[in-house]
Amino acid sequence: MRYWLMKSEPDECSIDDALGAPGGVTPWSGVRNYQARNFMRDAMRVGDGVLFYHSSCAEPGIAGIAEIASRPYPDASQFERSSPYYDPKASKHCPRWVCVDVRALRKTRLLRLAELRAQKPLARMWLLRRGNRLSITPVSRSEWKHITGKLI
DNA sequence: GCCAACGTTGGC
DNA sequence: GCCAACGTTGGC
Repeated sequence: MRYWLMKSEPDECSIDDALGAPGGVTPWSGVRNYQARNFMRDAMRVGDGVLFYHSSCAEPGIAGIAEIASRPYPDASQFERSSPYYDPKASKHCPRWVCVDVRALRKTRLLRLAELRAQKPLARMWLLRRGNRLSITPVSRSEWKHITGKLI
């Protein structure tokens, strides 16, 4: 069992949107970064825990809890010419990008970025590292326990 | 809207 | 393989 933090722009898909989807399941499509892709492709397992993070918005922070709900599979948007996520170098024979299904479990109080930064036990959290831009980052077991046990 | 930081592209 | 130019992310 591993743990992840996954960023979503609430204008695109908020925790409320994710909870309102059928079964609470949202395909996590549109990831176009190799490191983030590799986490989905190589390291995620069904049932892994997810911190659902709101980014690029007025109040960035952790907004809910989710879980990985599928194995990785090709991200359909890479083949769609009309999609902003279209990739002309991808082919169905040789897909470049994958996604996983994420099942939203519950909304939490908003755990703001500034509050996360103020936590000593989270000092080494990948999300908080200088210059981090990855939309999917690993969360350690102790970070997960601290966040879900004490902060939410 | 600004801008620091990082990733990607492509000429050489 | 280097690296300058460019594009993107995302907090502020």
